[in-house]
Amino acid sequence: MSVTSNRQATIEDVASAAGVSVATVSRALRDLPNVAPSTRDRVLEVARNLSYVANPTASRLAVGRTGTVAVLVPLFDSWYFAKIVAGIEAVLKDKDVDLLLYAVGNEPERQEFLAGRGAWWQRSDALVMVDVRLTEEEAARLAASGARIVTVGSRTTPFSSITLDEELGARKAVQHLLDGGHRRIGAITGDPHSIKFRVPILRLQGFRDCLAEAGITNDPELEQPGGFSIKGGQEGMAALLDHPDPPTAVFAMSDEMAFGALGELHRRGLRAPDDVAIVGFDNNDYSHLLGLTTVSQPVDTIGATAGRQVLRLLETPDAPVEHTVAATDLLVRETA
Amino acid sequence: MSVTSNRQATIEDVASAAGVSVATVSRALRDLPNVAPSTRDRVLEVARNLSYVANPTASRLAVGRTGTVAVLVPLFDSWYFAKIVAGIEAVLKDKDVDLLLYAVGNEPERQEFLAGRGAWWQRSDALVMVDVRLTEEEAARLAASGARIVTVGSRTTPFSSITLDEELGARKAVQHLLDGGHRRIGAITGDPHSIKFRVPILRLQGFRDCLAEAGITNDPELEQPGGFSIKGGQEGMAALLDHPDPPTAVFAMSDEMAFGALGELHRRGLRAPDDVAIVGFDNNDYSHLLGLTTVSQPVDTIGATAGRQVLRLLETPDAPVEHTVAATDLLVRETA
DNA sequence: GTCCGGCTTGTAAGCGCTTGCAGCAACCTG
DNA sequence: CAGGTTGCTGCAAGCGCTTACAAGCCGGAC
Repeated sequence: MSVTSNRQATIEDVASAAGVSVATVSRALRDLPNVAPSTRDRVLEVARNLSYVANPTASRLAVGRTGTVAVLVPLFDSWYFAKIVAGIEAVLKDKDVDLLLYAVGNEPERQEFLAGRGAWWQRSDALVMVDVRLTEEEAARLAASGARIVTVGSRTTPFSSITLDEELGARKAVQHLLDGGHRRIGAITGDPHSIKFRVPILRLQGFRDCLAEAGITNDPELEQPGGFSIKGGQEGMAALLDHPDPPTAVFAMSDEMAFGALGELHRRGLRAPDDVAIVGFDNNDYSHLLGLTTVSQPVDTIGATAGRQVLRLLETPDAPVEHTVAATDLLVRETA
Repeated sequence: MSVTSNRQATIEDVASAAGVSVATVSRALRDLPNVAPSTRDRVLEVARNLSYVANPTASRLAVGRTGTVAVLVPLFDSWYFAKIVAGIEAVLKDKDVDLLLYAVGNEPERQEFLAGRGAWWQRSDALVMVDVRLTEEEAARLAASGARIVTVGSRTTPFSSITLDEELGARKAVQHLLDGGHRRIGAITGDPHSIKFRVPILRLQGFRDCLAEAGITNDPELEQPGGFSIKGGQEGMAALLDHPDPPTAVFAMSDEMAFGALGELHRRGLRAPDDVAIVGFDNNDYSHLLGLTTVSQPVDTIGATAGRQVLRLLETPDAPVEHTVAATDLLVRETA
């Protein structure tokens, strides 16, 4: 009793203190069968006194699993990704699964990640990819390597996915504008060439198809990139307004871009919906405040679903692939 | 060559393929001295061919360190926390340190975390606590246990910290309003009783002191809680406007609350700054767009600094405690 | 009394890596 | 040429846990 060791107690400390073998301690603490109740109680008691917690690294090595889920996002200081990650985290926390966060902001980083730098598959039992685009070949290689993956935001063939019905969502926005009598409708898009997101393409698809079905011929000049940022939205709107024959309505493919567009309107002394009607996409925290008409997506649900999917994958590695498609909802407010 | 094993190569595979011992492989791959150049090259070559990556779990167990930093936030689907985490992540990524994310949204969760559920100290080499309040006793116990901790947002005695000069920031806001001739100034605060954040108290302090120094007696009715949310800000503003002698200017202690306040103003057909001047705090992504006069804080820098601090802690565990105080900046725009 | 089956417990072999120590050439000194 | 370096390499003992297997104990069936 003269020396009080400050180091973390090991299973051996518990074993000797309880007068049993480490095997028994291990079994008792994990509630395995074949431990006499009296023994179990004693072990638990001792463990508590020593404030013993099994070393995760050691047990991971022994069991060959990491109890960790990796989450890959392009970035996450943005509304959408933060929400998704939060949703996943909430689900994993309950199950005592760690959440390892990776951000791959640009193409080189994405490549590196996929090439194996960081060795995420050694650090986690499964991966959730949020809006990270994969080529067919990349997906195939990952699948072949036996990686357990859930994708969010894009449906990549061999993996379970949670996606949004982007196309229908976009159609809802455009249809609303058409219903309002608009015939000349612009779009503020993401960068369609970016490999980063798959989303903009689908929304653009919906936009184009809906217009086409309404018998409106596509004017490429009315599709302006906005980079999914406020600033980009502003620039996109400026470009549209500078068009010799400007649109009377604009579909911004994210709320942030819509806000930028609204700002540009404001700067020019114009107003929505009187001068130009605007519809956004997302329904983020600010949309309500700013009276933005927008297509809402259930981002909390999506994150939670992703979390549940990945847990399922941990429990049943060869569970059948499952695709969830979340629905959008048009919220008509003031700007259109 | 008949059986192609798909399992991850081990160090032993590399060793036998290269005709050396595992010890040599280990040394070669980690660039340790005492390996003949020719041997090293051969090992590296073989490792590459086998796409061998050392199993992190195993090496962690062997070296007794986890190569992981845990980050604790109250929540992170909010602008501030997302930015901070992103800043930390960016720094850690370069050093190949994993980032383990924990969110403790409420007091029970916070307690549990501190009590050791999750055993973060076994899973990480250091912890960054972002805006998580500690009692003296909790801090002391953590320090005594030898935990390596960096705190962001609040300065907790025995740990390195990165804080903002909250008080001065608040003063800047209030002073600006005073300079504008306002004498009756309201505040929309966080919940001062919340143990979650320490920040609101400091900002409130600055607010009160600045008023007092201007010879204005404090009217508790003019301090309304806003919960750091848009909605809360709206409610807070409503309460202020309903006051029989309403303020002519309001200091909202976060931009989000300021936006809520602005919304409420708008709803009542009032305008800032004509009817009520408003100053926010944060300078988040929307402030510019909405023309909000606000006190900006260098949130990117803060995150990055936290990341660097925690790396320093990993390298030099007994490095002297270091306190960084970031400066705020008043941005005068349209609302005040 | 013997034998068997069911519980409970312990023994010990891993899990895949790191690292102190010893061994062994080759290379210098003097 | 003996003795001492120096530089590389391998051996083997961990790191702290899990788990297959064996062993021991007991009561009940025969």
